[in-house]
Amino acid sequence: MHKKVNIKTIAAELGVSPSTVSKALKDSHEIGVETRARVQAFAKMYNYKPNSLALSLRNQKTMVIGVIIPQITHHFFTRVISGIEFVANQKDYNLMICLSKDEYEKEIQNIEMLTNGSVDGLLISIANETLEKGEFGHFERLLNQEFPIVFFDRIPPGIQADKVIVDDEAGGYNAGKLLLSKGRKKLGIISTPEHVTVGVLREKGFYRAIQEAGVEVLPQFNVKIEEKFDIDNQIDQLFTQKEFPDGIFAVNETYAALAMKIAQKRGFHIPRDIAFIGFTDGVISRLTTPTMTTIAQHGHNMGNKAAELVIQRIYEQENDKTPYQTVVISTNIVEREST
Amino acid sequence: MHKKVNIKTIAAELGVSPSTVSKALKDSHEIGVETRARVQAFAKMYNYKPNSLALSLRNQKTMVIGVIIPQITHHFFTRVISGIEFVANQKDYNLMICLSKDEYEKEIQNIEMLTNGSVDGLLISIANETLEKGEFGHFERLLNQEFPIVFFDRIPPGIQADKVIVDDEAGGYNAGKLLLSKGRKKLGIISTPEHVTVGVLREKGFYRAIQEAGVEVLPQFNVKIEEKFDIDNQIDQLFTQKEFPDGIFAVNETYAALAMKIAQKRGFHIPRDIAFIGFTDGVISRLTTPTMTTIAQHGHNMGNKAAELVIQRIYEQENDKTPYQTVVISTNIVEREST
DNA sequence: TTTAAGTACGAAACCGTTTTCGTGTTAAAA
DNA sequence: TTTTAACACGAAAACGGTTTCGTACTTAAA
Repeated sequence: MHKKVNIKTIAAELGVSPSTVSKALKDSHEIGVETRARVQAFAKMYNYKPNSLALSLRNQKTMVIGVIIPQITHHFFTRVISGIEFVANQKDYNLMICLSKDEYEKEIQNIEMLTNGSVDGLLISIANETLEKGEFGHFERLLNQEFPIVFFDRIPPGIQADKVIVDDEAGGYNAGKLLLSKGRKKLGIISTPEHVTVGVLREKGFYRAIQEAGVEVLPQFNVKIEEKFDIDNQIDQLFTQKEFPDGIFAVNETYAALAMKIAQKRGFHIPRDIAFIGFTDGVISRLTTPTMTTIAQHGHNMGNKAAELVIQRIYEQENDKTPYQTVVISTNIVEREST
Repeated sequence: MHKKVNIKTIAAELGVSPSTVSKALKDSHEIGVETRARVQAFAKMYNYKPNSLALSLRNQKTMVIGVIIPQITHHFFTRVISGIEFVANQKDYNLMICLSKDEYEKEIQNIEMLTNGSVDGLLISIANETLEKGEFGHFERLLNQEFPIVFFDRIPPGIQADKVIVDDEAGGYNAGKLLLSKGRKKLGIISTPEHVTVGVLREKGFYRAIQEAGVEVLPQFNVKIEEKFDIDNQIDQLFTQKEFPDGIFAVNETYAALAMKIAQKRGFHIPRDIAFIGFTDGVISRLTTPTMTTIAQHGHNMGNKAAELVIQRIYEQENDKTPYQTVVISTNIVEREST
């Protein structure tokens, strides 16, 4: 690769010192107008751009925000990222995106890599494996150092920090209320294992709505999907017993879409026999048949907020720190044909 | 933020020189065993990690690969990224992902930012606006500098460079053949405007299959979607005329899913009245009703190949350069219910 | 006793910038 | 004619590491 021009080569070429070049490029009037013009013309001609590593090292800031997400193929996270990017971009920050693949070890590696000077702040959505283990020492170390860090969506329970979350409990509650308002009485839920905090919260809200209405969910109408086993089979159990639900809430879009297909295959009509409601703001819900009612999550907003928070932390002075904040992104119901 | 320990602070604390610390940390036997042990213990205790900016500046390599994609919310690109990440990770590279938002200006900004020392190589899928304009000077400058750069999916036409592409033409051809093999004679296509190279190629392959069979596509059965107008209306035109097609190929998954819904709303049965085939490897096709036959693109493979190519270029010596390569990722048909 | 070879460490340069602090020259003021 | 100020520029340190080259000291061989 051909070497790029740098300040030294320009200086040598023009017979001046590096300091002069540096100043001339910033149009400092410490330097004579003629020299300034020569340097600037030369720089433009050779398309000089300052080396950002050197700048970062010198200025002790990189203008980069690190983002660690579990999976990039999850549509929700890409929405969040585009929200982060939107705000970061406005404030001249760039993004360094890393994937933990839901693994504890990779998450630690990513954090170590990013916090060795590469980024000014960090945005994290925690890996499932970390959540399962319940080990958050790697986060606590950073928080003690007062490294700017904001958690979003999947947050560490019981740890003081800046957080941006979806109001999952309220979303689940509203989903339950909606089904009830449609006259559904035999409700079912497709959920996730314990350690997935967002799933648990959505389920909790759903049960709150139901208990308020004095209705009960039969144990066999509560399916907790284990992704390592066949998902279709697990869902199918909802429709193969003597009784079947007439309204189903799934804690994410994919489970809801799958459940709709399986129900239809079993001969049920949607929404006449069974109503369905999903959770997320993905691309799937408006393309299913019938189209799916969902609790919209507004991932883009979440990204905006998270980026704003972390940038605020980065600019904060050592002396006046504001206390940790938790921003809640509210959901709303998008009603379509499935209810 | 509390300052992190660095080599200097360790040196001062232990009463040795920075060089000694540096060597001790690498277990150089230039340093006495006792000193080595003291330094290493101290470093471990204070969780010392070398500053990566300093390392990059010194070593003239960052171990980072830049990736520029038009949109992160496109599922295909996330598959490619996860493929890139897989290979990069194995070879100790990290990713810096930037979004051009399909804008020419942002693409240029991203490139300038990334090539000022931040990354060792670049992976690019070109913005639509750039493709429309046909201005590739910013790429050519980099190529002339022999900066390691690999284009994927959306490539600059007529420019010598390393490229990884999907065999779009063959995919379109196979889609056409499949519809014909199902006895369909009145074929339609939902495509994209001229400048979207991948759409054009898929269309070209489709027409080749059709011409080989001696069939013709009526002009009104060729819809080129303009995203700035209402997409549903544009698609609907296929089903509101005297004649209607009995087999439709859409150059992406979303258009195909939309078209299926619209056709069903118009009372057509799929696949009896009309067969549908889409293009991509997204999450939608197995969740539509009926499930959708598609040409699978294998974005993950594309990411693998692109990463391998660029890393190969990075390691390449100044003297023995290999000629530019174009890797073609072949597609395959995934047949589902819509045909 | 002198010389040679290890051993254990430090000084300094370098990567590409910025910035502070001189310093030599010229022109204006005293 | 001397002092002062303005002007135009350069030297050097700093950011946080690595690495080459010395060098002082010890020990073994001549």
